[in-house]
Amino acid sequence: MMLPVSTDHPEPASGERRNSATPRDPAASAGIRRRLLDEAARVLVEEGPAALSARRLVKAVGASTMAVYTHFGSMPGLVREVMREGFARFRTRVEAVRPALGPDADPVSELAGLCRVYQEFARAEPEVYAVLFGGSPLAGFELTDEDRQMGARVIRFPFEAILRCAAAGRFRTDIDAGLAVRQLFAQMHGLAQLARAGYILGDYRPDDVLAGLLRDFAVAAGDDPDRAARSVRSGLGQGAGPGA
Amino acid sequence: MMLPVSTDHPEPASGERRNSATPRDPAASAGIRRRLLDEAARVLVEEGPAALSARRLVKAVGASTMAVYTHFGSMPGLVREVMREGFARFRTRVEAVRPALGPDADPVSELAGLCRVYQEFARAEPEVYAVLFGGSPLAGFELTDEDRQMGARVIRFPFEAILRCAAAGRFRTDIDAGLAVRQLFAQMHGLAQLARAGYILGDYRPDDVLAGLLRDFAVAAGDDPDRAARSVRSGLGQGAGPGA
DNA sequence: TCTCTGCGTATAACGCTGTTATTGCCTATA
DNA sequence: TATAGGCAATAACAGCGTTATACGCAGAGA
Repeated sequence: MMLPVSTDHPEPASGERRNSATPRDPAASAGIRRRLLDEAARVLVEEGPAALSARRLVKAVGASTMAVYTHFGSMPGLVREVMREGFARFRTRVEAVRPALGPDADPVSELAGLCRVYQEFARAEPEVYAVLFGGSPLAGFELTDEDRQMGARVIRFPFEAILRCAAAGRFRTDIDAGLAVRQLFAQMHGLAQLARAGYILGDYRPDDVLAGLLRDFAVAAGDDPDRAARSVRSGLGQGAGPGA
Repeated sequence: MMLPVSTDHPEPASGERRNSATPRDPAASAGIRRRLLDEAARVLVEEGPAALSARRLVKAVGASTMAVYTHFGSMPGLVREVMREGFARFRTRVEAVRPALGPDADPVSELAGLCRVYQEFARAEPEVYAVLFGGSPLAGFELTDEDRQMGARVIRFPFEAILRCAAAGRFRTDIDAGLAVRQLFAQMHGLAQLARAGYILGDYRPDDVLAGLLRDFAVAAGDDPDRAARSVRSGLGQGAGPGA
């Protein structure tokens, strides 16, 4: 007795169970990793963080719980991979702003464009954004210092845009770009989080607040108020500006 | 058979178990609610959100899991109570700013003082703050619209401070105070969250960014740069200002 | 004083979670 | 062909929130 050898399956009649057509298809096997990641991203966007569980993912892709641990070590490890891919998408958006505008574009407008894609990403992938920048843990995963430094490195783009604004005579030439870019980062993050949490109430839309923040940022940095407003409107994209 | 009547306790020798000195002491019984809340707040601040569980709380206060459900309905219900008390502490801080300064105080300084207590609260109770304003769920609890409106109502204080700034000739008289206060809200929230998440890196401290944000806010609102800097320094408290 | 009604509680269980030790298959190597 | 090793399925463990059940005790009514 007690022979675990033939752990008789309760229902091996399930057809394509294991020893049927492709018992260990290499493509399907290697695809488990990919399928788990895709399913995790799908569940995250469609049903929220609370629905993300190992058992649910492995059931969806037809694997056992071990798949999570052989491929990712743990659930936080899987989430980490999802976050890495999400961050790659974020960086892609940010990096595409300046090439789309051309090297001679209005730098204040470029700054506004960077902030626009920032807000767009936060809106498009709120769960990923919340984990990456909001510090909200997900299935036990929390950011490491390395993650944070990677995330903080994208402020290089608005940093350089600020320098270009100063060089173009729009901003004060003695501006502390390092401080200013951190102020801008805080503003963008705060707006994104508040909008996501439903805290932008009353007769004001997040885009109104965004336009106001950017205009005031440029004005405080030394730009002419009217010119700043025009550049911001242009950078935020046609029709995205507030009524005024 | 099957008499669940005398479900013999495994170890009734535990002394003050039930039928000993105070079997149903009304004070202790009514105190279970309070003790659960205090223990929850303690665990939250000392060990973080991940350590907050019903079983752990009831064990700490010597009750059974049912205590959570008779007193709070559910774990989210208990967390809700913790959050309500946390928000009361936040409001107390905010409301104390103007009385401490007097009705004739520099309104820009008062605005800075409000932002200071905001940041202080976020730093003092990061977990509570993250749930209240960051939208980060805790043990299944999430903010309701009613909670958000209650939270958003405290922006009344900076709103009125902005109006006073305009009345005192420091800010433009045609300033859109509703928009401006939302911009300020976003800035304060973003800074608090970024600082908490460890995203204020490099040679800049959160207080530097705070001072910069407030000064720029006042300048964009129409205040004189030097005067704004002085008021902000004063409002942030002695010694809290940046080096420059 | 006795009885009854009802609230609050303890127990035990259900289904869920992440995680892991064990076992065995299958593939790729010597 | 024989062998070594990675990958996966099973089943289990501890913990989670939640709940049905039964019971003890307190206060109200007779």
